[in-house]
Amino acid sequence: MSKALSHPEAEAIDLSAVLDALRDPIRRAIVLMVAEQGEKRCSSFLCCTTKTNLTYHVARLREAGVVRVRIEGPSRIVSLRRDDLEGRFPGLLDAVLAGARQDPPLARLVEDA
Amino acid sequence: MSKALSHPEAEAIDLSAVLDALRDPIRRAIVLMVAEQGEKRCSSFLCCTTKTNLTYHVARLREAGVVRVRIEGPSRIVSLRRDDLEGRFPGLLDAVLAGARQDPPLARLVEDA
DNA sequence: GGACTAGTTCAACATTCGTTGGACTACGGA
DNA sequence: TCCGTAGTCCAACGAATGTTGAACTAGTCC
Repeated sequence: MSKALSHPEAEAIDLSAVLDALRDPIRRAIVLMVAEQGEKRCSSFLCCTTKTNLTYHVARLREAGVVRVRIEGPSRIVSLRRDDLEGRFPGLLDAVLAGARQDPPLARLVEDA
Repeated sequence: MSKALSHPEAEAIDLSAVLDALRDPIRRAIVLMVAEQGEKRCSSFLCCTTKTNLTYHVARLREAGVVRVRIEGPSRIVSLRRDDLEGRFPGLLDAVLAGARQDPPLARLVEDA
């Protein structure tokens, strides 16, 4: 186990930060993929953007408390903090995910992955 | 000045734009006030920030499709597009409003107004 | 008309955001 | 140990964001 990545506590998840994280289509695509297909490696999202940029977006989702990232060998495994979000902002995640599914280009991105 | 301010059609309301609009605490305070107390004049929100800045934030809410602004004499009346939002992104607005109510400084701002 | 109220517009500015390329570290297998 | 894979870090850059003050317009009331 190398170093642990920092995540906000469930109670410390901030609404501004969550909305900010979910506002970006790339980040919403990542969240939607993880929501539909379960936890995934960072490299699964390379369809959306470049490696460097992915690090940036995943970090934003992690720092906002939307996803959890754990290190497994050479990979980072991204999972959704569904219960933490539901506990703090009931209905919010599902509403955003439903909205994201309505977005054709975004939904196509998720299918292709 | 022309009588009609531009608003997106209900079907054209974009998720990124809505999340973007609701991400800012000042804008969330405005939305919460209108949600709790019904339609209000722009000047009602002067507790939150300056006149100029208010014009900016109200315009962002309007352009995102979150609020409707109509001109009544010398005033602008701001109202929430609750049904349009609910139709497009069910549950989203209520989840955000519930989250906003949990935020003590923001809730206090709304009470004082 | 003149004063008053309500809000807009404009230019300026600092800050943050999203993106990129290149160099870098960490892990696992041959 | 060298190699390929997985991802990070850093510096840079343009674009968007949030804020401000001063000047402006538009409507109301005397």
